Amino acid sequence: MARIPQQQDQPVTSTRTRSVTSYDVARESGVSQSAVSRYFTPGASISVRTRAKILKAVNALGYQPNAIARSLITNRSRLVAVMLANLGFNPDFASALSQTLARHGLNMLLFTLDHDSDAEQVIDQLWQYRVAGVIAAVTLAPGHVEKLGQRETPIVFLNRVYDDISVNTVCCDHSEGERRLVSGLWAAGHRRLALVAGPEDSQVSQARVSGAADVLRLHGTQPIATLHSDYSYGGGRRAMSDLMQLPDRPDAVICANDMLAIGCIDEARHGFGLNVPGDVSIVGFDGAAAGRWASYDLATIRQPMATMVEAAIEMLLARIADPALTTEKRVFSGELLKGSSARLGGG
Amino acid sequence: MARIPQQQDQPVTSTRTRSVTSYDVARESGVSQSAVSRYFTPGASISVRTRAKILKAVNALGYQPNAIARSLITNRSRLVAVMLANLGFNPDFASALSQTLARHGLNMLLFTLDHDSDAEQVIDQLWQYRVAGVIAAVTLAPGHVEKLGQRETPIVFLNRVYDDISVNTVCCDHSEGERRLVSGLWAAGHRRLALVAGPEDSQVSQARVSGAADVLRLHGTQPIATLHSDYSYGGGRRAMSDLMQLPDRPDAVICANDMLAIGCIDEARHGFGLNVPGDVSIVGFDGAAAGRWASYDLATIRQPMATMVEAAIEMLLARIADPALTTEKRVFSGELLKGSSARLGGG
DNA sequence: GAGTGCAATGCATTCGGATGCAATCATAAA
DNA sequence: TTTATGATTGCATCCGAATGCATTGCACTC
Repeated sequence: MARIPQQQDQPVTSTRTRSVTSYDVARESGVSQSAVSRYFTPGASISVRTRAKILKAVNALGYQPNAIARSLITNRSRLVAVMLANLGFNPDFASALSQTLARHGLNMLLFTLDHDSDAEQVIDQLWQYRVAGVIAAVTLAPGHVEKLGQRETPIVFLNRVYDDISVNTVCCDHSEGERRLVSGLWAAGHRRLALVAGPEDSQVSQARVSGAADVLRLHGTQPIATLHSDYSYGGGRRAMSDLMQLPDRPDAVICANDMLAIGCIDEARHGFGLNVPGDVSIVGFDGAAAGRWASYDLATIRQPMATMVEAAIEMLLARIADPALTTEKRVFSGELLKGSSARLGGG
Repeated sequence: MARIPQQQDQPVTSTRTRSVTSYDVARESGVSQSAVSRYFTPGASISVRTRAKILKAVNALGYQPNAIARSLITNRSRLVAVMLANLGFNPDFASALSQTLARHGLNMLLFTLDHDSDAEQVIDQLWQYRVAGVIAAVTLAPGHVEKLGQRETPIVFLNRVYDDISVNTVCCDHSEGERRLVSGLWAAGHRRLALVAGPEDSQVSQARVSGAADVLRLHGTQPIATLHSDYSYGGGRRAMSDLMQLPDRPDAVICANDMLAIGCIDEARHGFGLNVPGDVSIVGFDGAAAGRWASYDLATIRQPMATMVEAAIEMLLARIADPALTTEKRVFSGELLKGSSARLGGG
């Protein structure tokens, strides 16, 4: 076939290749468009003969069903929206979610939010795509959750808990984990414990801090200081620096996450020339990869991330399959990692 | 209005709330559906009066245009597919891409690939969604690039270069950056330099390594050893350990990225009790956040990530607007960070 | 007042696959 | 051979917004 030279002054956009549709496949294989559709619908009634004819045509033409047309008619896509906080963007979660969703044949629409104000907009956007569900590792206002509910969009929260509304949640037992850490510190003889919390409105931070406070209360005491910070390395360094200005320096610092703890360790060592854990014990929470590095070897609680992600997606799939399902909370225990950044006693 | 109690045994799915459509808005505001559509089409011809009426109805009904129906007719969505390598998943890039895309009114469909074999599948998937474009921070086989081209899906590569096919690329000048680093090492008197490269098939690694080799060749010498590793902390530690078994230990180690360099530093210090940079200088490449931590203070090249991401998206948008545009490569220089993990001399 | 040009508007159609329904077919039972 | 039963199949319609085209409305000119 001779190649007709394209005229350069014609708009190229208008010459767009028409994509192969189910009608093309139907024509090619001598069946109806419905049959082609059924070929791609699991569980639809279709004979082996027809199936074979369609398969042949599909391969010959390189047909790919148009997900958009499908979504239009079914009013649901195969997209799952993932909402992550921009600060404290947890790459491990993002990566694990992407892979696990892919394994289940779902695609991931990623939204990172800065403020609560973004949430409104993001919720509108994901509604526009008729996402099959939402996995949220951010705190949403109850109004926002309700909005999703009205639109019958299943949602599963990661590491968020709501007392007043019933939602699906997969969570690490922050409070319990923190209690184990702090009990260990206490058993090792630490008595002047300081807390470096996350942002004031962070649920996760609150849960962890309250776990720590519980243990101290049990022993008839309380933290000698509680600072708030963002979940960052720099925040950790500043917090540690502030703690070191106290007349009565802490002998242990309990951080709301690993990043803060790493900042604290560096500030203690490089800012104040202290020995960790000789002069001060430092513990974190999360099980971040960097915490395992030899320079830190952080004592922390490792969240069972892969398990949590898997559970969240399972839960979401169940809700997608049957939106009438009752809500459920699944709480997983973390694993205590006895790193050398803290002296831990007891069991 | 009285609430009619829902019967529990009725399938909830069938009672799905019908979503508000442009027809509803049209009826409510007394105009045609076309007008409503034009209201949401930038640059469409529509009077102020009509605009006001529609706006009122939109607010009253809480209307959101259905992105799926729009995509079906326009044959293009507002989704941009982002392809990242699963190993060496760069969270900074992911986060920056998500935010920058959002600023441009685009949504991000995230794909993480393990092997080249995943690419085929991913390309089919993103085609199903008729994505507006692709940003790829992975190496694709030329055949895959061609497939995207046939489907007229614009693609911009991040940190990948192709010699034989013409594609849009935004790239950090790896070779030039590495040359600066290695020149600095040479000027400081290092003569026994070892290379810790990334995976053999990593383009980025190759570019960096070749930059280093160039400088050494200029001085009439060559690396005393070149090891390959994955882009991981553990890989860095193993590589350093191997290097230390050499009869003639290196006095400087050049790593293909920061994560490897961090692993090397830790192995040198904690595995062999060496002083860095006293006994051995170690340099990385990337400008990863962890490299800036006080425990490492890595000498490295910082890629201008935000700039690169912005440029990539700009380029993509331009191609979306006019697919006939010629391809372009944009190469940005990195910034030399003179951390204390290496003795660097010269300018 | 007729004529010109342009903005605004609505009609009708289109995108591509899913699905209810009725028709058809194959198979087994009577 | 006839009938019953269930599996296949195709027809027609639907999803919701975009857009070419024709029409209408308006402002302005001669």
